[in-house]
Amino acid sequence: MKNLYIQIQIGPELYSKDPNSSALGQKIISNSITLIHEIGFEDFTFRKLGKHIQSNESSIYRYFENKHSLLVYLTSWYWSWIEYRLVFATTNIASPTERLKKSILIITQQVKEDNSFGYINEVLLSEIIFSESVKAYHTKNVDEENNRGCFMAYVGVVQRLSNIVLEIKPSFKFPHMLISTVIEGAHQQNYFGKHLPKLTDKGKDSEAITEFYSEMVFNFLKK
Amino acid sequence: MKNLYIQIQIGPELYSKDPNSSALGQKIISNSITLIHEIGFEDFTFRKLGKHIQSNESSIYRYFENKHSLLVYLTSWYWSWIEYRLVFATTNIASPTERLKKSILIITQQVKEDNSFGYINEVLLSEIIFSESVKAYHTKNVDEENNRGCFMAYVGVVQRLSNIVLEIKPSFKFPHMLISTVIEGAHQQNYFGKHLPKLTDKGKDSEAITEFYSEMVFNFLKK
Amino acid sequence: MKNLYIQIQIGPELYSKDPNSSALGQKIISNSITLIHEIGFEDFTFRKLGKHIQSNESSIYRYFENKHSLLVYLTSWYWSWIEYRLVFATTNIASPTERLKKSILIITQQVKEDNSFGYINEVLLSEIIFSESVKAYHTKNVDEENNRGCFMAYVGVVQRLSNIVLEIKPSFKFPHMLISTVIEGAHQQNYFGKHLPKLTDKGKDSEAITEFYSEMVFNFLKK
Amino acid sequence: MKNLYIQIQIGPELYSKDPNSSALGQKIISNSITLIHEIGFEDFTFRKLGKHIQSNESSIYRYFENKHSLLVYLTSWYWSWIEYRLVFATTNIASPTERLKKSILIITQQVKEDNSFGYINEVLLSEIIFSESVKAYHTKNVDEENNRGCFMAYVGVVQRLSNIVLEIKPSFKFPHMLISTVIEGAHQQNYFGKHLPKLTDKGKDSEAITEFYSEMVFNFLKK
DNA sequence: GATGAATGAGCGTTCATTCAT
DNA sequence: AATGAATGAACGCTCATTCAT
Repeated sequence: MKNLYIQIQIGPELYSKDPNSSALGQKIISNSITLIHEIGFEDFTFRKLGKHIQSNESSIYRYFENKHSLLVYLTSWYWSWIEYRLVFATTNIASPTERLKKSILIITQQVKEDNSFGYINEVLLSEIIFSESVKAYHTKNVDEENNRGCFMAYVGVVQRLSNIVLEIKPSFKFPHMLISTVIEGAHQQNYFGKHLPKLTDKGKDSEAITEFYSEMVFNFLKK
Repeated sequence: MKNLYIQIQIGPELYSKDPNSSALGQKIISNSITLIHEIGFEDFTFRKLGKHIQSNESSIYRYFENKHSLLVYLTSWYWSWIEYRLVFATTNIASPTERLKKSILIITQQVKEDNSFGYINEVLLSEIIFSESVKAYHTKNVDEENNRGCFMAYVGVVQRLSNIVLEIKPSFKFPHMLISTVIEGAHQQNYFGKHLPKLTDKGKDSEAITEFYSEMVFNFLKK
Repeated sequence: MKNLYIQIQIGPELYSKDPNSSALGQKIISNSITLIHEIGFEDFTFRKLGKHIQSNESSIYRYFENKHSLLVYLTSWYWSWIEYRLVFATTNIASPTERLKKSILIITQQVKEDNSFGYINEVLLSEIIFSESVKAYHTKNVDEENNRGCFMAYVGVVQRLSNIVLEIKPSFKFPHMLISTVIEGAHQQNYFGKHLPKLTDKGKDSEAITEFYSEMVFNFLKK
Repeated sequence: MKNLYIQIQIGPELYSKDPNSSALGQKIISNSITLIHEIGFEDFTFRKLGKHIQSNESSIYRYFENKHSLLVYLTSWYWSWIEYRLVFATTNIASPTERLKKSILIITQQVKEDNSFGYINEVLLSEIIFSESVKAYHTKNVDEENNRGCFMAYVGVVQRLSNIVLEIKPSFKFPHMLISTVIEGAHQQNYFGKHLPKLTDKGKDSEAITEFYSEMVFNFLKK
């Protein structure tokens, strides 16, 4: 995937000034990932990020209105990147079952290697998404942000996989529910595995999670 | 269920001073529910709660260390209450399948009537749990709180239903994963139905959610 | 006037917590007067006042919402105090002309001695009023504050003197205009005398100002 | 008055770079008027003005040191323009009384039609002057600005009318006081009429204001 | 035990300004 | 000459918390 000179495109509804358009902007993104990963989103502030990148917090405000917008940006980047990987992994494969299987693997597993899409550490980002992304849309102004299109990347992934589901079983009534249950479920089972093991099975073995959700999906769609 | 004089028991790891032990404590609980429901957990503060109940915020600190502990208390109360309802709904039913079916109904549906367990409005509490409870354990100190037993009520419910699952299919490898996926999934699908409809199916019809998860579970366990 | 144990009453629309009710509150008032006098209202901030009184600015917010409310409080105190002096100076005087004459003296002259109404330095306060009070009601939310009764003390003084005017000449059409012109005019002529001498006559001689406005009023009302 | 190709001359003490010398400068002036009128001088900032004219705030700093200088510039423009109108309205009139009468009308009434002196909306400007100009010289550095000649236009108008006053009554001791009282009084009575009606008479009727100050002046000068 | 008063620390934000282009 | 990017400093404000009563 390296050296492909492909860039994840992020729409202007997700920032005040495109962080991709300047060195400072890129620094903000890459360091926000390491900092959120380190101290958690609750304790993360623009002031701390400013110190971290040796820059004044006021500069960060040029790029993002507040830390929440930044989180939404990161999740959006993540889903655009996932979509790209899904496309890549499923082209030229005729069987929808096969395509769905490969897709489930991608959405249920945390990223293990950093292919370093430019300045973004995908491993850390993926960990943030798995444990913090839920906060990106559990807020009082979800509706307004949703209307502005802030969650389109996520919706796009769900839609893409729902379409494969319908290829396999056109009569299925709950394709979106199925896919979003898998995605959110996988995130949480991973988190439970690390922090609340009694809510899941077999500890940290993340392949079990993929196995579980794969079976779940195909049990549903079979026959 | 009214007039049964049953009380939900909450362990001392969940408060500094038992809110159930005084009029002020009960006021704190019942008003925190209405206030969190109204303005959301992010904007909720002890200062606002203090004003709301005409009391000084410092008094609230006697009962809870911070607003997060209060949220954990509320979720714990909720799960203890759910456990109580599960017991009630499944006693004297021989068939584990039947018991699981009834249980799934209870854990996937939001509460519609307030049976007014004393001073707690269960309808509002259930809405808070469905949309905010995720924040109770997505924090940097989950581990410490988990060790202190703060999430035992939730774990207890998951365990109880896992046991029923194993009654039905003793060889099943992922009973906890299955149950916690259903619970968390149902919470989120409800939330998506209200705020991010493209991530779910058929809008606000919450019976569809129960139907979906019921089918999901029994597809898994059949044969 | 000393030792009379009279207290200027200020209504609750003018503060969040009554500054008169605590030592800190009184410190806030007395030091805000010296500080505003020293550095001007524009440069005056709660942070600076906090440092000045060796206290945290957050404590000041308990008493006043913002620095503007504090200025409004000070003007209100001033006008209540002026009213008190007017009553004192005019009781038992039969002739309305005489009463008006004495009143004009009070409203056109800056205070020269501090009779020290408790913790308030009237000399400095009077200087603040003469040069800064105009900012108390030249704001975007005058209307709302006026509806809340924030300017009642000032209005009361104008009304009281207007009544004397009407005693002298019942047919006079512009009593309020006349009085408020005298008050505001005297404030500004004093200010001009110090800072923009070409807009006034004879420099700093403040008796000239009283003489001018006295003549102006009685020219108007005569015959 | 249109098409007369007369230009108000503003001295270099009032700007860093002459706003009249470039398109951007003119845009700054004309838009600052509409913006101050809209949001008030307190909330007005160069950043907002920059956005308003689609230009960077740093460009505005080329023309004016700060927002205060800009306000002083506007007031100066206003008074130069008033002087021009006074000259125009009083030439070829022999009677000083007649000249004073016409002058009082000009200085006490708000402008109602925009004769559009180039890019300046005189109606809005006049409203700004009536309600905000007081802030132009109630600052800690009046003296320095006054020495630099920033208020010469205003002083010129007061002087011109004082001269007429002395033509009528050479022995009069307070000509400047009289004129500046009329000007400032008329500004404030207009403001009171809109926002603090209890400090004036008969509401919004601005002719009453002219009538009042006319009478006031001639009562003073008669005999 | 409950309260009120006071505080320190820090957050989000904005402003005026500088620097490089 | 005009602009855009970035900055430092401060502001207004609120939060969680402590202390004294």
